[in-house]
Amino acid sequence: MNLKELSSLLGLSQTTVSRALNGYPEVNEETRRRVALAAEQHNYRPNTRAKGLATGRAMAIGHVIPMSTKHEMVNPIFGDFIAGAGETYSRNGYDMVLTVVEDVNEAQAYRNIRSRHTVDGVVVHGPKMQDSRIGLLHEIGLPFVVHGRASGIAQDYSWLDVNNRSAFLRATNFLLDLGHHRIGLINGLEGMDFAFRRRAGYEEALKARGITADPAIMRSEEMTETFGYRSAREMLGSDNPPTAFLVSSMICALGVRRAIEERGLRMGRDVSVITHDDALSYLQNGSDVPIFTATRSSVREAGRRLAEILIERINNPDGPLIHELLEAELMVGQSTGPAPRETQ
Amino acid sequence: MNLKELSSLLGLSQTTVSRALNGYPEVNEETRRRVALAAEQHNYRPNTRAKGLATGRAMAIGHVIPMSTKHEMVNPIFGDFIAGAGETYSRNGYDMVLTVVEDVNEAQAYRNIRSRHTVDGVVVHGPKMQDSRIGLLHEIGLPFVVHGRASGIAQDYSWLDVNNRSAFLRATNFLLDLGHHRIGLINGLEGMDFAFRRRAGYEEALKARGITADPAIMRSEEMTETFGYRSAREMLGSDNPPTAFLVSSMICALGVRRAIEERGLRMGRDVSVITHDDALSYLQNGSDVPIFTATRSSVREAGRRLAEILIERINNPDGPLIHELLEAELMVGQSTGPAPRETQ
DNA sequence: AATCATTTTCAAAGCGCTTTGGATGCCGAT
DNA sequence: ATCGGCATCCAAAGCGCTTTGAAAATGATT
Repeated sequence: MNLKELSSLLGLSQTTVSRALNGYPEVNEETRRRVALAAEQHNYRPNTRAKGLATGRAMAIGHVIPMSTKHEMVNPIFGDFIAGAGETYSRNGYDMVLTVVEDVNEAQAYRNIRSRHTVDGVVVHGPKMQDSRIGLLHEIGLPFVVHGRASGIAQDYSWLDVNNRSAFLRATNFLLDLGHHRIGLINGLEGMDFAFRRRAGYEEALKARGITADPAIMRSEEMTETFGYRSAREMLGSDNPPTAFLVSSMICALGVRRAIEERGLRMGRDVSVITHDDALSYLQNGSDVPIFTATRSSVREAGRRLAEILIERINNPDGPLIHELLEAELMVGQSTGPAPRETQ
Repeated sequence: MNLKELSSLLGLSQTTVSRALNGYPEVNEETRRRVALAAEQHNYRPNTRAKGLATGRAMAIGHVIPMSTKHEMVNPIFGDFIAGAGETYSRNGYDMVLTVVEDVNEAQAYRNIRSRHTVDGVVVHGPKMQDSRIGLLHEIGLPFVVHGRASGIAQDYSWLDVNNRSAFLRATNFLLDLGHHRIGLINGLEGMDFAFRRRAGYEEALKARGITADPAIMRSEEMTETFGYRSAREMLGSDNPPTAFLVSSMICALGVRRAIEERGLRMGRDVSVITHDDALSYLQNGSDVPIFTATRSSVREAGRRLAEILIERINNPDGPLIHELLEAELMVGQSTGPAPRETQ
């Protein structure tokens, strides 16, 4: 059923039917009702492509997912982010189109998207420091919002980010207050902006208490269970092991816990752990009392909100840029406690 | 840059340019080169919507993600599946469009997709027993392939599935051979077809050795870490605790391990665990020797292959239906060992 | 009854592409 | 000189929608 058929069925012109359906004022309310009813009955929906062609709007938003051939990691937060953003899209009549692309071709992918007119805007995921995508998107004139920020970019742009620095600063202080002096940092890949900021917060807190960060107990890698396990295991086995860990993701933290327990230690008593928790739906931090003390910020909620911002930008491209900094909650769980006495 | 501009720039008709670019034979090779070069230089890409409108093909494939308002779980395998499917799509010039929808509106979402002509086909995720989507998609005539199968559907349809029954049958036998008689099952939600088949495999293996499955040590829920933890904890605390667990996902298994260790037991020595492992990129089962003995099947690879099947179906809708049953590997890791002596 | 303003409807153009059904020119064959 | 065949190109229609500019119908005003 297309517009032509529907309108001839109603004995009306396409113009009128189209207007009736799109809520234009210059159509009799009685007619509008008739049209709406018929559309409903025949399950009429305008052809997306035709509509897009006529209006110049795709009513779709793009997400480019770079996929490295080397380290084949799919971002575990991706599912939840998408779920959140998807809710907003649905509510506003937008589709979400994903493009999986080898990371070397990422720039070309954005250019394609732009010239093929498939989407009205894009979300930039996982910004790195000096991220080149921001300049590119500006250049080709594709509306976008960044999930996170990119340090070292002069240009201004819209973003939504968690205050990673402040979260890790507070977490570090929390551990320091508990008497921990030697705190291991198990962080995401350096080069990722969020990892950089978290480290900055960590170092800042240490420095404020006159402690210099020790590279021997700082690691930076892709955040897998294995990485958490290995890092913690190594550090705990060293001469001067940390009494606490600050970890960048729940998955890593699971590995850290494994290493702790493997050594016959008890998390929360012998070794404290604070992790960042993205509040992933399939990886809840316990049910009532959190397992891990955590800096918590829902990535799903971020997706929801970021999608709103992007839609706002699309509707009003010349409007002001939007910046939103979410504070993570510091939730106390069972994985932290006072530092053990010096003699252990 | 659109076709009109490009062709007038070249002093050719739109027809010729279009044909040159799409590899039609009736165009001089010399001209074709000129056209290709100009297109390249001006970064010309045909407008997706216009092309789609003209050809009647969207060059896009849909994934409908139902989102329950009650249990807000995002499927953790989703990211990896999408990554795999996305690779295939990219290679074949397809876009991927996701629709997040409240589960009560799922049927309507498929109808929308169909009548709006946004995609050429869809992937059906997480089939339940008696899944109603299959009948619906048949009815509205939208090409589709199911990731998994739906027991109790008479109609035939294309699918790609892991042999869940056989995987869990083998895993159960493996445990039985190690002397375990009391094996707990920590399964996904009943109603999900895969969970049903896994239980069937488990029960079949037990039955073959004259053991009747004991509902007291069988659980079925959404597969979270917490669910694994709770289930294992309860069972281990009972009068007649299992000596081994068969678990439906790695994430659950992490919870099971936590419960085991919390009791001061050692996984692999005191209690054995086999889990299904979807080979998620962010949740690798150890690096060299697997942590968990596991029935393993890459969901990413499944995505890749399933996308191929769907594209094949779209290109040849009247071709034969395709069924592919992948066997999971049974990988021996550190989480299994002989059953402890009766007296413990 | 004639005029004007307002409401309601419509025909047709246009969005950017593909594709049908010719044109045009060139060649060798008649 | 004429014709058929072939290679190469083109004008125009059509995909299903929105939107412009104009016409028809209605109601209000004199």
